[in-house]
Amino acid sequence: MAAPKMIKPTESELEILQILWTKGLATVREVHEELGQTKDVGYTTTLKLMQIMNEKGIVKRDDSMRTHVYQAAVNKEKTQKHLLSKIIDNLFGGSPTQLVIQALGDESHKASREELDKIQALLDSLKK
Amino acid sequence: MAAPKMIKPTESELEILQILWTKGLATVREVHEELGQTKDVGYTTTLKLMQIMNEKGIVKRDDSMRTHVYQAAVNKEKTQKHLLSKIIDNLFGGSPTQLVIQALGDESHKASREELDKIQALLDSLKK
DNA sequence: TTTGTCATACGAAAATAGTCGTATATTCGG
DNA sequence: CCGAATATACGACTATTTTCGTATGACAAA
Repeated sequence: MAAPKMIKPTESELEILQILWTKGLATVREVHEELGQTKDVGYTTTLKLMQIMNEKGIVKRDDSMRTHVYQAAVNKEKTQKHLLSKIIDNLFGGSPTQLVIQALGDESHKASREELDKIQALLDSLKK
Repeated sequence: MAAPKMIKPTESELEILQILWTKGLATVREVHEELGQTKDVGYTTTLKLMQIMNEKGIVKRDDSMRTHVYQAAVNKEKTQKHLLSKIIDNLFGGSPTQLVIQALGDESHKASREELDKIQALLDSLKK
């Protein structure tokens, strides 16, 4: 079947994954500095987290050099889909529609016109 | 401002909230039996959870009778919105559109025609 | 009234997450 | 070569969440 590993990153891990998904490759220091823009933890905390993620297989690293270089080992879309699926069950009683409606109505994350068009396009194709 | 209390139910608490949101009023036993359909924990575990939720103010209870009757003390839509907002930031880099796209594309939670129409209506009103 | 069933209370273990201090190694400027 | 800066390793402490065992009280049937 599909998923031999069920990936379930914690919140902190997700923050780090975000950064790695964007950057592709990054050192602990780079990740830590990026994180520093929104939260405030010690360097070794970030390091430890990334080490654990490495053990879990969530990230890979190249440790052939003194400064290790990390990258995500899990697919972004797959991870999003998987977690979203859980949330749909957990928070919206299995109805993705309810989720979509809430998401679109979110005042603090307004969608732009272009984004709305993108959704419209997807909607059209689903309605076909 | 808006939120004097920041509500952040845990996963287990969310499962219980789901049930209470649906049933309105329920005893521990009722909740526990409903839960039993998908997971398998002891009765006192459910009881304890609900007691803690009561302390946190997530649920209210009527303990005037021997068998206490519980109900949700947090609003369903508000809670959904709040958690969803976190997820949009945490998992989708702040883009609700990405979330919506993933949600609509979810193979294991297909939206019906009617639901699609509902979304369409919302989309139209946003585009106005 | 005795006994079995069912309720809540409560304490505390077990599992998970997040945090950091300290030790040690490498590198580089001078 | 020496010391400051910077890296990783690792153990351990804290906090939170989940789990349950045990105690105890109420109630109803026999």
